[in-house]
Amino acid sequence: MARAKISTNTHGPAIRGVDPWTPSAGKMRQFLSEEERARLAVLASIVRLNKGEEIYSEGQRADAVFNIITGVVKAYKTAPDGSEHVTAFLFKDDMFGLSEEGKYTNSAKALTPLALYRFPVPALRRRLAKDADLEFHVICKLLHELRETQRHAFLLARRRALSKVAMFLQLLENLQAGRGERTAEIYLPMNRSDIGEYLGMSLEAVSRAFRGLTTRGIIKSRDRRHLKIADRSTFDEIAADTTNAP
Amino acid sequence: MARAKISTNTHGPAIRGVDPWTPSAGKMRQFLSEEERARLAVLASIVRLNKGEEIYSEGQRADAVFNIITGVVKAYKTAPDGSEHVTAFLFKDDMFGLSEEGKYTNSAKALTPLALYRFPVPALRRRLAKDADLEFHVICKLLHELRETQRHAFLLARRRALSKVAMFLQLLENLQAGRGERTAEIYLPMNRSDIGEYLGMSLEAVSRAFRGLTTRGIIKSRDRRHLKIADRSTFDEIAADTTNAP
DNA sequence: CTCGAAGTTTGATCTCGATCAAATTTTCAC
DNA sequence: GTGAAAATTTGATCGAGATCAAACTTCGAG
Repeated sequence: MARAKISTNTHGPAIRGVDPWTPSAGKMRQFLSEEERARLAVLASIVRLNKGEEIYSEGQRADAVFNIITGVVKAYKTAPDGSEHVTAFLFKDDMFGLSEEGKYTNSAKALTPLALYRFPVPALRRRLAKDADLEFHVICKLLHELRETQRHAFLLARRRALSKVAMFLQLLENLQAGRGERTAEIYLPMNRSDIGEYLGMSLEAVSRAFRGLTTRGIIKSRDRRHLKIADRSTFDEIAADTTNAP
Repeated sequence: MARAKISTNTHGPAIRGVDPWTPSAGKMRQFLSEEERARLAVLASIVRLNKGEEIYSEGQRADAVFNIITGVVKAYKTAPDGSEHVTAFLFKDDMFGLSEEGKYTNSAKALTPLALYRFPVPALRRRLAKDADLEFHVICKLLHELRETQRHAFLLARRRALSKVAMFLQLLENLQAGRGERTAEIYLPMNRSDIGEYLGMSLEAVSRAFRGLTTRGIIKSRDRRHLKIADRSTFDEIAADTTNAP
């Protein structure tokens, strides 16, 4: 039986574990109930994609919404001059592809082999219209996604390269911790170029930032995609830094 | 009679004129119907504030959502080191203050004298729960806000100061045009410092960017708060630029 | 396993914008 | 209207990071 956790996430990472928008609600419902999931799962088909494959691209007719079963997705926009801006990295249980006006507002591509639920929009809409409870949850997820996107903007406003990268690593760490992945290591499914496009800096600068953090003993990397925080306090300090001068 | 257009906008500018999330809907409904507005207006009280007054601040219990009748609002976060990051400028008909977990996730302050509708959250929630139609509209507005916040992130990723400022002016222009304000002039209700905090650059750099655009004959300013685009094509070119080198 | 392509690191140079500082203009309270 | 405070402009210095270039490493197809 398909189990589709709903998390409407077009661009911001991590929609899991959203708290409903209400102080008065008794127990927080972190996810949809099993029953709610079941009601949605019947609408979905399952899609598999290879690493590097495009899921949809900007401007295309948005006829489906997706939910990640396994794998990592990159959401991005391409500028007229060909440069890419990564708007979000999306992980297990994230939902993406919700759009206004029936057009996707960004492109999405598989960073790893991928398994997805695919929800045709019309069916999903009909279901939501009939189900106020479900719809309310969607609102909560959207609010959460909004916060994530704001965090991204906040991150971009950081000035120093080290601070940007440290903050990005914090973000990944929280994401992985939040999903109860037990390793103390942070896993980077994306390459330096993607990170640079997400952080608004060159890939060389990303590389140098990693080296900077390493030589100062703040992080230890096992290989290019696995690292851990060695000096938490200076790490947090750097991530929180907003200055530009030494 | 109070007329509250719904536009749920916690941080991103401009929620007016949102297209419902559906390709199949016949006529796009740009706003709530009069009847829908009336249903909401009965829940609201009206608040007036002076320029510079704080509407709410980060972490406070979020017991109300606001909708701007007249005036301009700045939404911002304050870092531990005291620096401010402006997350959005909000205008007439924008709604803000929606939050998860019952806490405001940013502060909001009046940039001009302000008149607001104030909706107590519990009443609004009850109303939304009973009104799937209304709730669906809220989703659409949230989607739109998401796009705006993404645009902000995109803007922050720009490298050159001129490009950031030009893009910001485009944004304001679209906003004002979208609301059918007839002047060919762009109005800047915020000061250089606010702009800098929104664009992730120093206020001096903002000032120099304005001068740069002026001396090159790309914009003409009547005074510090009113300007128009004199050379549209180079203006657009600069706004779209993503490079950093000459 | 081998080879070529893609991704990453490292180096050198140079520019833009942050910062510090100070002059000037605008705003607002009285 | 006047003066103090706030906002803006302008100037000068300096460093972080973009860009160009090239070496090195990893990955994957065959």
